[in-house]
Amino acid sequence: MEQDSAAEDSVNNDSMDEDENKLSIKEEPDSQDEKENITANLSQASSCDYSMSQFSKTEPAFDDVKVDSNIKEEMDEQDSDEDIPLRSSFHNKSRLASRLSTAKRKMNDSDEDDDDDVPLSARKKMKTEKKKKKKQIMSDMEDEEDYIPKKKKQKKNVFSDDEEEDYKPIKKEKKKIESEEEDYNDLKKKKTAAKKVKKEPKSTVKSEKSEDSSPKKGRKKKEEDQPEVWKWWEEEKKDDGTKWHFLEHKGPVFAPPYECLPSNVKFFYDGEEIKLSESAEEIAGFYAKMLDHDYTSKETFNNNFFKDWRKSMTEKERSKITDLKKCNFKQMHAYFMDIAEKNRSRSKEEKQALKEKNEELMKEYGFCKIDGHNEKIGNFKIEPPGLFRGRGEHPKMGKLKRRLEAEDIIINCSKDSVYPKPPEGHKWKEVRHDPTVTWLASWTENVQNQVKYIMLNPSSKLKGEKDMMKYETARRLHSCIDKIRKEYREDWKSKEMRVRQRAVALYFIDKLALRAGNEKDEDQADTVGCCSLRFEHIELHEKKDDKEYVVVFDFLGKDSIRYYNEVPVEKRVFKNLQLFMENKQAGDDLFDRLNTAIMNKHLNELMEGLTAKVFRTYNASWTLQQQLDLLTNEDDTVAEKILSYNRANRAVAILCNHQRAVPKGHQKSMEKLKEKIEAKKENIRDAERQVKDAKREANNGSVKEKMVYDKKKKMLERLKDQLAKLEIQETDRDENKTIALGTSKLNYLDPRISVAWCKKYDVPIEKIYNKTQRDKFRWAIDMAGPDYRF
DNA sequence: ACGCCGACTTGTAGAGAAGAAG
DNA sequence: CTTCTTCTCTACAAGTCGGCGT
Repeated sequence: MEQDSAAEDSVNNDSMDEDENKLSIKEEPDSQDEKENITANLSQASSCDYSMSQFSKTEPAFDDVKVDSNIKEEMDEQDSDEDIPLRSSFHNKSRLASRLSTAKRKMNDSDEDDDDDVPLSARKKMKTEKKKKKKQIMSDMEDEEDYIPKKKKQKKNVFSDDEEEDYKPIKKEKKKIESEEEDYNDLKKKKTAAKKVKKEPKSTVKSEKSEDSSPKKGRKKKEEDQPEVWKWWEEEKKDDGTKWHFLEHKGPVFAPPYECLPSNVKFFYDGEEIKLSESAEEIAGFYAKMLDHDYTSKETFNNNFFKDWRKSMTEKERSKITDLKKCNFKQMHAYFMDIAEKNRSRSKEEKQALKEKNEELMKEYGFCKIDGHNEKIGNFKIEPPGLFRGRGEHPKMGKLKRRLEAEDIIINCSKDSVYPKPPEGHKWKEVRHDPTVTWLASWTENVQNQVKYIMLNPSSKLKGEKDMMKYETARRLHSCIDKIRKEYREDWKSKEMRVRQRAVALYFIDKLALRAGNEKDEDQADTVGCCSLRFEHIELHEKKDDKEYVVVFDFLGKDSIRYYNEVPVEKRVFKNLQLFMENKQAGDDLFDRLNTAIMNKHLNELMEGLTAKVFRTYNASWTLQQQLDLLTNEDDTVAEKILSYNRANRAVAILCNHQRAVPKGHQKSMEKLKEKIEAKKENIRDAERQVKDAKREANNGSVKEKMVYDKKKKMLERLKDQLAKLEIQETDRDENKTIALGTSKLNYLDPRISVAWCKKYDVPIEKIYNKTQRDKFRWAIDMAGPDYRF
């Protein structure tokens, strides 16, 4: 069959490029073998392993296809980046200029595919320019705007214990607190109980949906009793667009007011001591705290900070302080470090007191009432002011994140609830009653102008329900994935450029679990996903390390994390990519007829509720299940089973490219570990000698010596065990140094798979999920039996 | 049909707590 | 007990995606 398809190739080959350019592609189905090929690939693709290394075999070679020399240069340039750090800006430079050129060319060139739709990038360009202008104007205006100093707050000696006072002091409504005390104790007890009793009973004894929204005294301390959790997943679901009928909460907790520095902490400008005004001092403090962070060595960060800082200054300060380099924050920095140190070395009592205070705050503000149940809130504290820390090369890093007041906050709650009270002398921006959204409070953050929310904890019904639906959608995808895969394979041959691009992009999304890749503004870090891939992000190799048709991806994805992958692809994909890259240069969109809206619209037609990200969920969960089936051994010890689970988890994390920075001191701790292993080996050698000696003596008879011999032998075994453990630890840690398992566990793996696995193989669920995770996945824990299949 | 924005999910860093080792 | 390591949890940035207004 290989021969046949090769034959087909050779027939088409000479003219193929041109053919495809004109997109006058033969309609008739490809040869039988190709079909077989497809099915083979399909079955392999769906058969499980999506982890990087195991991509389907490629088809036979065909003649060289010329690659633009431009392209080659481009590629060579980027070849040298083996050592690019996790987060990097290496793609940034050419972007703007080239985008411009793209657009120009795109607009002038009414090129090959007149029959096709208009390239999106041309329009994109124009819009970008317009936007830029608008942004410029806006930021100009903003610059002129005077900074209005916030009103003074009472000053305190900052060295006092009050420093520790967390957020807004709680008004002592003694009675109330007491009346709830009991309840609270229950909660606390539960907490400790959960900690101590490692083997929680699996299914919690629920308080038969007792409709007491505010739990009363009657509730006695059964440890399993979880007042804030009920079996919502057994309730009938109503789907009328409303998310709740009754919602009541206490409102957000504000950041504590600013306290001035003690007078012995000084600030110098150009060698001269300057007493800063309060507002300027506060912001200087934000910077001083970060002095030993990498951020402060970045130009963008410094510029943005300095600009915003000057806005907060008085006229006099502003005229004096004109150069950040002449600022000396050393004393301030030392002061903050000192405080941090003191905080770290707090006594037990202090820590305890602090903890209690926090718990009280949590108790008061951390819960809300929603449709007859108490639910935990996710983030009930308003974000404190500070300097914006964008990831990667963010153009706005270092800008001041304003302090928020009640006047900035919109409250969402039931009309018939007790509204939260704004702090003394303040008013909410608005109180609304919108049951179609799930947030309790929101505000607009000033750096990026984005809305931020206060929402429920993942353990809540609202979140859990959504989470479950997500996995249900992914499972639905499972039932039609074969059809979809077949379809996009067909589409690689389509006459229409946009269909081909869509099909190839979908292939990447499916196979590599790439993100969709929305367009981004100019004032955000330059990162991409599948649909926004640009010319410079992939390289094509006919042959690489004895693999054929290799595509090398190298780009910065979400959070500016580098995605690097060498993927052998099918011939058709490869040829299509060559086609897409023709007449393009760095900065041009690879898929110029495609964006996420188009992709998702198409996907939705294939299956209701299907979007690009479902593929990530689907492939992650599917991989986990496959890997677990593959790796788990019935007779293994629990520890070994857990190792298998972690391996499966790791496979998923690799698929999803969940990386982390190498932990600080990884190198060092590795060395230490190695030393330890060496020492252990030495010990073992020593012990072996001793055993030998002992044996000799034991042979001479006496009982005592025999005992000594036995002892020594046991010792030796123990040592060997320890060594083995250390070595496992070593490899494990090294493999894990750049891989983050948490994200996939939390967001991509259907918890029911894990739960089922635990139940089937008798692994306690606590070994897999910690307390928070168990809370979040309670629905799955209660719901899935050992036979659950994704 | 497009571009903007609101709502919600996903993602990492880093602080602090807990656990292990010395 | 102290110190170093690992685990847990929070904070908040940065994605996805749908809907709405133009």
